[in-house]
Amino acid sequence: MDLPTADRPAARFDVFAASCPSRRLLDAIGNKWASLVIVALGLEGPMRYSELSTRIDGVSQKMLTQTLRGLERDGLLTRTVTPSVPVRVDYELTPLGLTLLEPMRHLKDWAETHMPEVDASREAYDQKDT
Amino acid sequence: MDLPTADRPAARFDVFAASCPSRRLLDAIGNKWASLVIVALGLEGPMRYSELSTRIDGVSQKMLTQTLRGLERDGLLTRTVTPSVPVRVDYELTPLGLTLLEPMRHLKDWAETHMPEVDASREAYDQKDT
DNA sequence: CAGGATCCTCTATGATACTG
DNA sequence: CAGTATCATAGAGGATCCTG
Repeated sequence: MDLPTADRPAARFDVFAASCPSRRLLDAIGNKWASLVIVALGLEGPMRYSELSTRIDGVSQKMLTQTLRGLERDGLLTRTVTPSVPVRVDYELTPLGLTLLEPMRHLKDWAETHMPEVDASREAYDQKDT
Repeated sequence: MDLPTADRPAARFDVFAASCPSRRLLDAIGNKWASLVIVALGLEGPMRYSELSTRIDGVSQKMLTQTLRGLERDGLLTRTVTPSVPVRVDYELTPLGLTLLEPMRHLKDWAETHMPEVDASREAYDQKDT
């Protein structure tokens, strides 16, 4: 691209700098809808808009659309329109999007393994203050 | 706060259900401040409040405190007060908090590896619409 | 030093109504 | 079916002042 050499040296990957790519990663997958979409498509392959809508419980139409557009922009999924009578739109993870599944799985594993501990800790913490 | 009796581990782990622990994981580490605190403490060991404040660029006092309390409640870090003349408070990851470092590293790796692709995709996407 | 308490401003998100 | 457009609002998050 056209990155000036200026922001290469000092910047590298400093998660603590506001300009770090890592921060933008959180924008991409840090919100629940985005991650849920990724996981849904990862687990079940291509899905239609309505399928995603049903599958991901609680998401509003606006948020779903907005999330999908964002992920498409990021190159994590593709949007395919089939101009049939009732329009049909399919969403599918790109190869890039698929690579996200791995790290996500690790997080998922962590959650499944340790959330009970977190819950216990929360209870204990809240107890003190009661 | 609308969980009546949903304390049970309940129906396995359906990420798509609103009650799934996975969703709460996002609350815990999905926001940037929390993840940055975890990473900071993970990389540099115990830190004082002021150190964290300086290290994590851009965080407000309110957010830092709020984040730290949340992580403490979740059992991911400990808060140790030393009642010296100017009070001294140290934050340190718990063993549980340390286990989070692994999955976080995977995410970090992904970001460092693929963010350029994401950036390229964004540029291309935005181009079309111009 | 390490916050607590306030006030205030956006932004994210939901609900609703309309359309190709 | 798969959105777009609009309106409305809770709450995240920042700025500021104060204290043990």
